[in-house]
Amino acid sequence: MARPITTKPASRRLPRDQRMAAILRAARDVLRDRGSEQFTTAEVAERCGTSEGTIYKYFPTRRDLLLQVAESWFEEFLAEDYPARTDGPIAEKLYHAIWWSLSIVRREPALTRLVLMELRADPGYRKMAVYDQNRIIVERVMRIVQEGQLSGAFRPELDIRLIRDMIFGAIEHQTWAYLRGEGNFSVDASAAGITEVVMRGIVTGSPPDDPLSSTVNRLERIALRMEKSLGGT
Amino acid sequence: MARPITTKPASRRLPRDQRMAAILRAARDVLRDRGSEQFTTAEVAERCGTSEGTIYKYFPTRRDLLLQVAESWFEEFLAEDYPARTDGPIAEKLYHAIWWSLSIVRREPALTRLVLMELRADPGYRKMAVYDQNRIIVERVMRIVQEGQLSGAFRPELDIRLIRDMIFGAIEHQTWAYLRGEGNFSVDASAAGITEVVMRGIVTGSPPDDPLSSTVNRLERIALRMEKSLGGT
Amino acid sequence: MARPITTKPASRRLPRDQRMAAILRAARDVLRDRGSEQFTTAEVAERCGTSEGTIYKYFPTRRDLLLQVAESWFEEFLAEDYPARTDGPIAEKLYHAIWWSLSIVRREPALTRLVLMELRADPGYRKMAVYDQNRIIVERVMRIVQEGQLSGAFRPELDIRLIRDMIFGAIEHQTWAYLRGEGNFSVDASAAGITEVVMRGIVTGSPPDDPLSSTVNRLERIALRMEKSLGGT
Amino acid sequence: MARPITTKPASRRLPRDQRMAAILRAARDVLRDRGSEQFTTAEVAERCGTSEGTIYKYFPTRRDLLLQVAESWFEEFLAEDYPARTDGPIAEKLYHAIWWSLSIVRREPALTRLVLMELRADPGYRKMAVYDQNRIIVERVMRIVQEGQLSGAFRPELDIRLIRDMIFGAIEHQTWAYLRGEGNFSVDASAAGITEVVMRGIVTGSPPDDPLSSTVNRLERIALRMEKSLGGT
DNA sequence: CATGAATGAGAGTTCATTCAT
DNA sequence: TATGAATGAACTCTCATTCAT
Repeated sequence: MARPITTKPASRRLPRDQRMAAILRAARDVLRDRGSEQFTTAEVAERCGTSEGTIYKYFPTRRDLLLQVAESWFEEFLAEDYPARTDGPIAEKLYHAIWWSLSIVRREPALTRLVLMELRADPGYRKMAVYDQNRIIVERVMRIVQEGQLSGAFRPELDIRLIRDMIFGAIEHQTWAYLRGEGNFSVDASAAGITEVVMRGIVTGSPPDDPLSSTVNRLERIALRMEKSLGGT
Repeated sequence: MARPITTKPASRRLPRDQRMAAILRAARDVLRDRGSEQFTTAEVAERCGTSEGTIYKYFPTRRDLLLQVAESWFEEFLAEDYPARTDGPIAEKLYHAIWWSLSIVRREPALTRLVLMELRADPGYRKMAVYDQNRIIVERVMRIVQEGQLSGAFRPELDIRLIRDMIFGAIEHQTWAYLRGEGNFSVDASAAGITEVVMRGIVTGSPPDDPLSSTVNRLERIALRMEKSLGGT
Repeated sequence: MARPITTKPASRRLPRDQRMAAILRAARDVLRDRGSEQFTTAEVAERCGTSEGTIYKYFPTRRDLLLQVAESWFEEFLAEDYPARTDGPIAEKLYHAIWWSLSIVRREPALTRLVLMELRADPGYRKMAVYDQNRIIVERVMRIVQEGQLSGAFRPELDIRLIRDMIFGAIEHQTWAYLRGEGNFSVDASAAGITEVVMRGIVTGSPPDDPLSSTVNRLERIALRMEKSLGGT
Repeated sequence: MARPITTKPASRRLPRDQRMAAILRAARDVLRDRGSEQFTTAEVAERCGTSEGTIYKYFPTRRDLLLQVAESWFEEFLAEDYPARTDGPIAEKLYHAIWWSLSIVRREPALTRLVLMELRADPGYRKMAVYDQNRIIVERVMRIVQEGQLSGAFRPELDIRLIRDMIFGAIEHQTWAYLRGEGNFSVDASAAGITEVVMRGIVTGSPPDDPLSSTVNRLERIALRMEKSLGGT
């Protein structure tokens, strides 16, 4: 008995924060492996070497635990510094923002599935923290669209929510097979495709550049500056 | 005495087809009212005046029943004669096809929810009959896109699956709130918006019909904006 | 293998009524032995050789089961033909009705405890079937009091509810020790005592039936007491 | 920085007595608000700013805590100086003693409920301190009855325990609705009613005074004295 | 003395599925 | 063919009590 073997090394009697973190970690794993329907408190308890009772000390409800898993997961993504393109042509900025959204789906399909397929269907979705977190991601794309509308690069008469739905609808559809575990997708290619179509549409003759309308462009930029200096919202 | 009172008149000893139909009908109602998570065989049995045992005679599993409900439901939609626009400008044909897809969502949110949020996430989704049925609906839209590409109206270099994802992604996103029971949407407006963006994109200067009038259009929009910014919100 | 031994003789696959009856019987036993707080569905299931699931087929809730036990138990008492005295002196009729109430307590202390100590404290007590059943018992006594008031034998100015509370309060108090399992009581003696006090009160000189014979009566009682005190306990 | 913020000011390291008192106070509040069934050690701990562990340092068991709450509560009532009527007509003294008992119920329904409906049913009731305390209250009424019997004002042949049960049974019955939270009652009216009925009974013609039977009364008192000197129980 | 993290047994309840009748 | 009584495993959640710190 030179040295007792510590079977459960860091387990018993953890401080509050660490225990919560351990539970959340285990719960995340269970969610990833089983999906929310098969997610049981019993398995979470087993995986993190605690009892179910302990879980209920920290999370009042199975549902609460599930939501907090999603939240904390999201949090991590939002904490990453998002390397937004701040200069360069707007096309590239848009591409980059879409690319980033796609990359989240790629990196965390289980989280994406949970949010998109289970939480979003919930009548209380809009009151969840996850809803707000998701909005942040969406905003990163939409800010660029808005900027484009202001600068005259994008058609200002289009409802911005429609544009949002086209972009994120496309992102989801492009990734369903992957989320289902049946296929793969290229973040680069998808981002490029979506950017292209949402910008130029599918009609023939959409000018990729349109350098000839420079005069108008100039006029437009002047107008934009005027608007800004006049103090629009 | 003289004549026994028949408590359950039309139920006992139905031929196989009728019995199955009755069960499916009841199951559909339950699904509509409760959603797939709260869908219980007990309630189905009760609603169609049979026993749970009988249900299991025809459907080996709760899950099978659920799938067949979706199938038979879809079937009905596909049996409707779909009033496809076969002539007229392609823009109108596309609009019409998108409009029809949106109208299905509108008419049967419960079915839509089931398929989009629960079955689609299933690893076996592509083997389900529902998958094929859904494809038919999608095809109706895509046929027009294909036609457009062949005729030269639409850019032939674009991947048709990308276009599909943009259209149906947008359809879903535009209807989420409605599916969640939180809001409404206009079939007409959504169809128009989606058609417009998918065709012309969001970039300024996309030539509507007559590409030469674009300069004038843009000037007009600029004027509009200036007026707005001068006139305060 | 001449004859297979039937281990569980009358248990499996009982018709609805019999099964319910069996559960109620077992539940009654559990209640009698354990009291309502320790009453568990598990023990009921075990005692009647079924599963808990089966119990929940017939009784939606533990609480419902408990209430139905009380109800069915009471029912049995009310179904007994109650041998009401319809003639004779009112004193005797009253005595007899009180006697009958006491005899119920005596015969079913567990039921009495349940109703008096647990259900009666419940905010919903007045909506329970048990409340109505209990009223029937009370009514049997009160009808006689009312009759006495009408005939002029009892003081008409007294609130009948007050009289009710004195009689049934006394019944309960006289039986608490017995209900707690600590003692016994004489149905006859209690009934006689309660009747006497409620009729004549405790003030000296209350005229029995024939006011002239009171002196003799009292002397008689005095003699009785003297005899007792002289002749040991 | 300069001065640490004391989150829980007066809690840590209390002397034994103060700590116990604090726990009892909190426990009483919990009992009042929740009733004994919903009474949890966790809530008690939270309300007095300690931990459950500390509670178990002082009270070996949840049950013990509950009993001590009842005891200490009762103690307070008994410590109040009870303004007994020592002179005046016996009717008034009796009325006053009953009135006081009713006033306790009125002031502390939660305590009353606990004692009457939960502790009294317990097989160990007679060994509880609460039992003795309750007896003190009862004694205050019964002393007057006894006095009345000795003085010849009350019929001496009646079992005093029967009288006790009639009085306190009536008190409880008159207050059940109030204890259940469903109604109210008038202390004055109840006391008057109970006093009246217990004294004169319900039979017509009970003489409020009856001074004429004095000879018999004298005989009775003689007998009573004889009994006592002979050594009855 | 005080804590509060941890427990674990057990509660009520649900429901897809089976199978004797 | 049809029944519906029966199951039992699994679920979420509760809480008095313990004990290392």
